[in-house]
Amino acid sequence: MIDLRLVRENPDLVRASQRRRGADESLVDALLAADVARREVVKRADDLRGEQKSASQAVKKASPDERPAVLDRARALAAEVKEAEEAQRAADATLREVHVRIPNVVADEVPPGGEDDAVTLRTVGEVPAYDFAVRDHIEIGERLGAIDMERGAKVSGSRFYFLTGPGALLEFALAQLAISRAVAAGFTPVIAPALVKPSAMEGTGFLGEHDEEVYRIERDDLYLVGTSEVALAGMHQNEVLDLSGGPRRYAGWSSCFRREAGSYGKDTRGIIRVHWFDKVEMFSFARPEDTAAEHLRLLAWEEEFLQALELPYRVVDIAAGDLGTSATRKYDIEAWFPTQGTYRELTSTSDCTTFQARRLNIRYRDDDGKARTAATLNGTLCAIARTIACLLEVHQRADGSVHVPVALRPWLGGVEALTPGMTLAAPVPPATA
RNA sequence: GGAGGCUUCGCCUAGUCCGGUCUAUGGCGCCGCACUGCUAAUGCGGUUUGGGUUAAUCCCCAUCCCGGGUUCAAAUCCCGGAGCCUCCGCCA
Repeated sequence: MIDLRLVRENPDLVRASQRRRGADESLVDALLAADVARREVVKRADDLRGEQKSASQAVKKASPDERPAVLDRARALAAEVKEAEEAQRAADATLREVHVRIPNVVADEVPPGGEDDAVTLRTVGEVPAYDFAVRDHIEIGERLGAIDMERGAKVSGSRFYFLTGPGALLEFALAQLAISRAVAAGFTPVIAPALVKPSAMEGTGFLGEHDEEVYRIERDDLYLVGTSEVALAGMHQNEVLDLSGGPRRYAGWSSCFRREAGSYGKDTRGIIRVHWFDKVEMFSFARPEDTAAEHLRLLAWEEEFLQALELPYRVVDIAAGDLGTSATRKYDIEAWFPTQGTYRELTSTSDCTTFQARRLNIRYRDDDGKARTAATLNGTLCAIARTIACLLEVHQRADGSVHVPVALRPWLGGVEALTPGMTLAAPVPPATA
């Protein structure tokens, strides 16, 4: 939810933001009208309640003679209050309905345009040249005994997979590398629930436009999260945080579930787009004035992680029309996929300012000791399945083996490469001095 | 799945049986002031959150886990729900 005060004081700013997103500008006026209407009925209801309150005090003090008349008046007022409260409820609901439909206000620096208008900020790493016919990650994964799509489909349907042998170890290696780097950077590691209540899902904005993307457990009124962002944001719902020492950072590991309802025919091969994968997600609670800097920090950690994996990538600044509902700004990192001859999204980081925290009622104490709405940011550290796909493709060799980045070796028994037919020794972490 | 207990303004707590000066008690913590060479101690005052109104203060309304209901009037009575705890059953 955006700040109502901002809409009252500077509606043009919000209108402009709507325009840049290609969203409905008239919502702003609908919101203003609903706000005025609500304040009117609130005032009427408050006043009536006040009158009724004194009338009901008078009942007690009234002499036996006066009593019937006083009681009549109190009864009449009670009826009016009831009616006014109903009007208030209706006005509140109308306001909220419009309010939640307006996405976060777009940051000034965001590039104009839509999906195809992202601006590449930088390209890092050499796109490798191969002197042999490159194989895609499925072919490589099958030869290594790392990925089994067929049996995934047999057990769970399309867009499901098994990670086996080196594939399974690779999953743990990536998770370990991601978490240990995050912990070293000061993040609190978290294993987050993958099933959440509707309030957490709503609060993070996933039930609006993403409703179709979300798995719902009807019977128990729970949702499967599409990202641990949902649980991490919900973790501090209705709390006042101490942010005096700087942002509070979590690195959450969880499984993620996505229906992929609108993506028939897209990425049907392999584990690039699947219904379930595991992910390590960074999440920050920050003071509103610190979010732009924090956003760049999250981006930097994402870049360092990909560099550790020796993957070539580019950083793109997402255009206004392609921003998520909660984001004021978003950077994606796209890594090189040789078989596709292009860069594909591997991570994404969004600055949500106070948009999520307002709905989730997450606050902090400012220097005056006043509780104010906090800001939230999120960023992918490692979306494991897709990262495995990228690693296998980029680091493949002519003989079907795959180079293992140095940073991952400690968790893969120290091997330099994954080779078809090899048996990996149990990974042993290096002794720490 | 079954039985019972609990939930009050940061924390602890009085109040709930028997509805109305509850405009919620006291302690701790915190903030301010006074006293003091400094600290401590002590004294006095302040200290839920949200909404409305205002230039600002004042003031008004709501808020005793949540949602309904009864009543002129609900922390208090009734119904439904959530969370926590204990015991039983089942279980990785």
